[in-house]
This record gives sequence, C-alpha cells and structure tokens, in this order.
Amino acid sequence: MRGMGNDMVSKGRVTIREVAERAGVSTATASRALSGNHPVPAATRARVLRAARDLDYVANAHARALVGGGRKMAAVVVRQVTSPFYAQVAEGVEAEAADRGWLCVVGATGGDAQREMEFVQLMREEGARLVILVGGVVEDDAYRERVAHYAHALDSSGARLVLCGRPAPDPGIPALVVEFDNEVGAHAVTGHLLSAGHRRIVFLGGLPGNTALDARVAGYRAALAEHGLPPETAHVVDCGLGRAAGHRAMTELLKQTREFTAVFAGDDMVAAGALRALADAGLSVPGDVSVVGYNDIPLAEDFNPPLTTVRTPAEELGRAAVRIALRDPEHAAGAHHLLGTHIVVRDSVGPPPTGRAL
Amino acid sequence: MRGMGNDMVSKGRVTIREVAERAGVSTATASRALSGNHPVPAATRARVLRAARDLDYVANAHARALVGGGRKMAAVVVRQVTSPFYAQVAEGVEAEAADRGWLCVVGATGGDAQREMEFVQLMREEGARLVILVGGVVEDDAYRERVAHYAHALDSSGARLVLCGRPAPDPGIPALVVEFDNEVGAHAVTGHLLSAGHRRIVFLGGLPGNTALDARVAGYRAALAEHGLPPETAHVVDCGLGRAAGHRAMTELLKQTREFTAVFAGDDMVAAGALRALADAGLSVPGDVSVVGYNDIPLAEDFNPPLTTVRTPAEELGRAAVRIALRDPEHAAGAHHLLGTHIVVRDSVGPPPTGRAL
DNA sequence: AGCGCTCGCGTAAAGGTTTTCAGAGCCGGA
DNA sequence: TCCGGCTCTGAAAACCTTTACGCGAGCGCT
Repeated sequence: MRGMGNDMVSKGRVTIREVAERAGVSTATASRALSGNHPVPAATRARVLRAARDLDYVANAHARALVGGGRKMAAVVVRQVTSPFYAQVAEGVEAEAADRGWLCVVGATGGDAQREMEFVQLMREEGARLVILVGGVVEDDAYRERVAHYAHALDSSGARLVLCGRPAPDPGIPALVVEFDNEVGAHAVTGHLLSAGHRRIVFLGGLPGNTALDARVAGYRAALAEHGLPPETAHVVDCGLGRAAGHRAMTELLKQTREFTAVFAGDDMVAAGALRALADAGLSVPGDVSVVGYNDIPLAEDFNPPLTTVRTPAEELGRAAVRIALRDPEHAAGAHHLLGTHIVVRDSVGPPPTGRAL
Repeated sequence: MRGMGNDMVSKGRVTIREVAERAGVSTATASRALSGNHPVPAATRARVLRAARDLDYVANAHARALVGGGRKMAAVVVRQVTSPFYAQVAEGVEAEAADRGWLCVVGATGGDAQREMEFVQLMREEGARLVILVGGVVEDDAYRERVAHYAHALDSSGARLVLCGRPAPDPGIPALVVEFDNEVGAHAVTGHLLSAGHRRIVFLGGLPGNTALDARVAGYRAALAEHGLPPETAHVVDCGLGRAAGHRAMTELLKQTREFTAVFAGDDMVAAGALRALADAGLSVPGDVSVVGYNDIPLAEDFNPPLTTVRTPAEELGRAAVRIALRDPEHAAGAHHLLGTHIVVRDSVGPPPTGRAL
C-alpha cells in the first residue's frame, strides 16, 4: 500500500528489538552495531545495519537521551529572529551546532522577561546542554537575579550558560560572556569622523543601562576627549534601537538644532531611520551630514548612500559562543571573551560642509 | 553554598519520586497533580506543587516523550536564517508554536539537499510531529523523490509535513502545501506598472524550474497579454535570486539595452541590487526607470527610493503552516492552501519618461 | 595438554514519567 | 443493613535504548 517494500510495519515505530530480531542478534548487539559505541565484528555489524535499513529503523532520541543522561542540544534565545543582527548570530550558533551533530533550537522572547524565563525552563526540561542568551539588555536588579537563577539552575544539571552581548554576571555566577568590544569599535568609528574633520557629532540611539550601548557611548566620548574636545561637545540622544526610533529621533533633533555635521547611529537600523529622516528634510548625505552606523547588517551597503559602519561579525559571535562553551569544560566558567570588530568605509562619510565645521 | 535554600540536592536532577516522597504521595499522584491530566483534590495538589517548587523540580521531557510517544515539537527548515523573508517565516512558526507550548527547532540547509535529508532524519529521531519545509526549489525528479520519502517516513510515525512556497507533491503524497498566490501578486504589480503607463517592463530574477518564480513570471506575462501587448514584449532575465545576482544582471542588461522603462524584480533583494546598479549607471528611480520588487522585506521602505513591492505576509505564512497542519488531522492531507498578497505602493514607480513610453 | 586471556554476545537493569488497573473508603439509596 | 457507584490513590507495567556484568568459546603460550 505504501509502496515502500513488504517489510514495512503498518503501525507504530520500528524499534531496535525488531532490528535485532531480523538480524538474529540481541538488542545489545544491535545497539552496539548501530551506535558504534562498542566494537562489533564486521559481519555482524553489516547484518544489523542491513536489517535497520530494510526496516527503515529510526532510533528514538528520547530513549537514548533518557539513558544517556542529556543530549546534544543547544538553545539560542534572541529578542526576535527577524532582526538581521540576531538572525546572523542564530545562524552562527546553528552552523556550529550542526557541525558537531548538535541540534539547535531557537526561542524568541520579544524582549519579554517572562517569556525568557519560560523558555529557559523549557530548555531545562528538554535537557539542553547549552543555552545562549543573546542581545543587550538593561541591567537592573531583576535582571541580575534572573541570570543568577538561570546560571545556577543550568549549572546544577550540567548545562552551560553563555551571555552574548550582555553585561557580565556577578562574580561567582557560572556563566560565560562572549561579546564584541563595543568601546573600541565606537572609538574607531568616531575617530574616523573626527579625522574627516567633523567636530560636532551626535550619537543617536543611547539606551542608558544597556551595557552594549553604554560601551559605545563611552568609546564615542573617549575619542572626542582624545581629540581635545571638551566633554560638553558630546551629544547623546537616548532614543533606543530600531528603525522607527532612529527615524523619530532624527526628525525631532532636526527641529531643535542643525548644529552638527555628523551622526553616529548606535545601530544600522537606527541609521536607516535617520537616513530617511535626513532625506525627508532635504539634507544630503554625506554632503550636508555624514552618518555612520554599527553592526554592518547585510543591507547596509544598499542604504542610500552605502553606509560606513562597524562590522561586528555576528555569525562568528554565534559560532564562538558554542565553541568556547564546549571547549573549556570547567576552567572557563566566568570567563569573559571579547571579539574584535573593524570599521568598513563606504560612502556615507565626507568632509563637513565648509563653514560649519568647528 | 549555592544560596538557593537548604533543600537543594547537590548532585543529579530531582525526580518525581523525590517530589512524591516529600509530598507524601505516590509518583502516580504526583504526576497527576503536576501534569493536570487527571483530577486531584485541591489539598493534595497544593501539597505536591509545593514540594515541586521547594525542590526546584524540573520534569524530564525525554521520559515524558518516551511514554507519551512523541512530543510537541515543530521543525522549520529554511535555506538560510539570515534571509529576511525566511527569518520572518521562521518567526511565524516559532510564534505559533510557542503559543501552543510547542518547541520550535530550525534547520538551515544552505540549499544543500544532503543537509536537508540529514535534518529531516534527525527530526524523525527527535520525534518532531511537524516538519515545515520552506522556500522555492527547482523541481526535478530527485526533488520529487526526496519529498515523497520525507512524506511517507513522517506520515508513518504520525508526523505531518508542510511545504511552504514549494511545488505541490505528486498526488497521494501525504503533505500539505501552504503558499502565496504568486501569480496574482505578480499580475497585480505588473498591472500597477502598466497603468502608470509603462509598456516595456523587464522581469529580473527568473529561475526556470523554480515554481515560485515561474508563477510570478506567468502572472507578469498574463498581465502583459491582458493589456493587449504581444508576447514578445515580455523580457525575462533568468538571473536567479539575491542581491548580488540582481546587481550583476542589471549591470549587464544596461550594457545591452536601455529599451525599457520599468523593472519588475522577482524579489526585494534582487531589487536592492538592481537599484544600486541603476544608481551606479547614473539613472534615477523613478525618473528614468521605475522599479518594483516582491516580498516587502522590512527594509524595503528604506531603499532608495522606498520600494513599491508586493507584500507577502511571511510571518503569517509560518503561522498558517502550523495552524493548518494542526487543524485538520486527517482530512487535510494533500490540501493546497493559497494565502493572499497585496501591493504596497511607495516611491519607486512613476510615469515613464516622456518619449520613451510605447 | 592445560591454563588464562580475549572476544563476542546475551541477559537484565536502569533511566523518569504516564497510565492502566484495581483496591480502599465513603456516601446514598433501597 | 447491604450494595452500587464514585472518588482518591497506589502498585506496576510500559515506553526504548544503553551498558554493566557474566558466560562460553576459541586461541596462544608454556
């Protein structure tokens, strides 16, 4: 009926017992032949494999995990999968996991702490051995407590917790941190604007308490200071992230002042919104205003103009997270890894318009 | 030491036995109280729940799945997670799955049939009850055979297979199809160009054998024909998908001819590449050439100019896939569902330049 | 020839949960 | 008073695989 050979059992899954029976061995031998955990004579092995193929045998991962105590599964938790940056990180995790035959499950929280907790709980039930929490977050007491709870809970069942782009947990908390060096990236790109001659640079997209953004702001301020500019030169607009926020904040800013020649957007999506707002206001980039972004999302080179930005190799971040977590079994707990970034120069930065530079 | 209360067991996971013991009931009663599958007096129930909370009990999903025969898990398979369209579909699946307490795992194939097969096999082992294959594909014999194999294999263990944006399988194959009506979408957007006055419209991004693209081409041709234009008016460039392909093909085309006033890109990423190529050639959009895309990816409104395109609600596609698969248990096998699309008008279409319209 | 070692393989236990079956206690009706 | 039926609960089986243990046979060495 199914057209798949006369050996198909019509109901229920075929188990290792049936394979063993058909191969004329015990389930123990069949298991050894199939899993390769224990040597088995070639002839026997071939007979078992043959039987398994004939019956279209599929091992039951649950039974296997039950006795084996755990399973090869990694979980990656992001705010939303559709954000280009998070998608790249998730892809990195998935790729690195797949390379080692691990399964990768993704959870989206939408930024909701409740959903994050539920998902971590679910991962505990599922026996995930690696949970990777991705994305900046504002660091308050509730957050610290939550992470401490995750870390201990996962640790007690032998699983690892990795924080990507999140603040380091309190000392003693068994979690790893892998992130980009936001401060040097921001420093570099601010320096790029400074050496193009800009002196009045506004930072668009601050989010006080969010350690990733705070670090970028710090790098921005440091670069300004190193150029001998007084601290009050710094102008940080705390509008948060995302295209809509960038658009709104830029529009608003233009109403208040035009006393700036460059914009450092905290994120490429913010830059996208800002670029549109500038265009709507009849300003040309980089003729009237120069703009830089952060993260180098895949479409940044198609912005108008192509965006000068800081490349944060997001996929590599994901890969590094699983690699590091799986490498140093015990030693690494509490370790803090920083990944390098580099600036990519495109067409959105030019000299400041004459007469407006300081 | 852990600071989490004096009831923490230091080694190993706490099982339902320990919960039962502490609550003074049997494991059967504990299970009933915890899972809610069977009524239990409020007092007993409270005692069990209390014990579980005190011990930080976490159910073992494997044991549960082992006895329950399967588990609430959906798998979504895409070419790559970083493609905006696929990411949105995956997000839809994840969201709909999460709404029902299901787990969602994603697999990326990179377009490799081998990896697709391995992943489906893995899902069989894991006991996924729903596998969703997303994304157009060129339909050859090997493909049809592969899908037939997946469908039968999954069906025999009671799992469902959903094809999103893929060709319908041969009749009798137990798989559902959910996709957008590419033909009417393409028809509509072509009509939009026609009523703006364009007569020489080139379709950029054909991929013969890919049913999704073929359908768009068909809609494009049909709209042309309905306007009384001779068939040879149609000009399809088979460059495939992606930003790079669009850029290359557009650059190439401009070298050969400028006898067109509008471009219908088979996909927004192709449009992104084409827009850049047009800008590089010094052509203005929509002044010299009008451009439309397909899919309405999130950044389409930030293209230069904002892109008129066809909105294919990708997240809804993902949600619909799981909803439909889970709704009609038996009846739906082989069903073919079409989701509507609509055109979204932005600034990339204008009247053809005077003297060049037919 | 005899001893001991290795190899191959089968038996059985273990892993944690759900569920079936049945027993116990209780209430109400006859 | 007795019995039917209902509610609550516990013992035990079942789900499928892996692995520790042990046994028998074969082989090489003395």
